[in-house]
Amino acid sequence: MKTQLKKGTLDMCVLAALAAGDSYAYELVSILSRSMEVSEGTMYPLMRRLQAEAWVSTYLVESASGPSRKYYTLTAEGRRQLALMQQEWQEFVGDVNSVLQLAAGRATGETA
Amino acid sequence: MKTQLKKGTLDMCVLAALAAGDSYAYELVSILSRSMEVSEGTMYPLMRRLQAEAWVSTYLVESASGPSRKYYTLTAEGRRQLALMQQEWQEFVGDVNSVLQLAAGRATGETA
DNA sequence: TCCAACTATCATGTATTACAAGGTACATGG
DNA sequence: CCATGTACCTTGTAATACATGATAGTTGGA
Repeated sequence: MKTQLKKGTLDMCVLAALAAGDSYAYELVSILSRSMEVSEGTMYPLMRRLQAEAWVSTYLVESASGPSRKYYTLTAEGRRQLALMQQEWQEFVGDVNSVLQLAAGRATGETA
Repeated sequence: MKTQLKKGTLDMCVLAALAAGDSYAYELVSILSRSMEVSEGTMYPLMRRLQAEAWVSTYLVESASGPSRKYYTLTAEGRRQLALMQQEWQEFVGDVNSVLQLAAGRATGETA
């Protein structure tokens, strides 16, 4: 299972999806599902965390096909956070990839 | 804190480091510390997991400067696992980056 | 009418795992 | 003889992804 890989990236992915337009939890699951596996049991607690951090705010919109939809929209702080997370993400990917090159390179033998 | 980002990648990083040469936990911490933050409290439980999965095997080597060192070496299965993890890692990075591109058009309209 | 299916919300419990904090043991130099 | 550095290990905690299932409104069919 690569569920562990997702830890810490789902927040960022959700924020990124919201940066492309307001959405609600149920729809976010299907949007993200186009690229990765996510479930509702993950999304709802996650959205509450994002709201608790004030990275998103909500408004209700009535739906003709079921209960009202709770739309989420990025706050200014959320946008800042997204930028920060993306930067950390790229640094992290760089770090990991540099470690992976140990396996390919085989000849490091430096300061030990 | 980006400790969550590491979930699921540390195993791979350790296997990659071992692919470059046998090592022991204490040394692995300092090797990986060159690229990322890791602590002993993380490493020792992790090594036991890797051994429980039979991805590494161990042998003792006496040291002139302290207790015997428990060296870890990759098993054939460990090498297979490393290759698999690297593949999953790259797919995962691709997935996440494709989600991040959802935001590309909007959030960073100006200061990119 | 009643029941199933679909949309949409949320809560509870479990597993994984990174890490801090603490403990053991051995060697060497002040 | 004690501090320091090497090297091992355990326990407890926090974060979080997810399975499962509850709640509720709408629509359409038997």
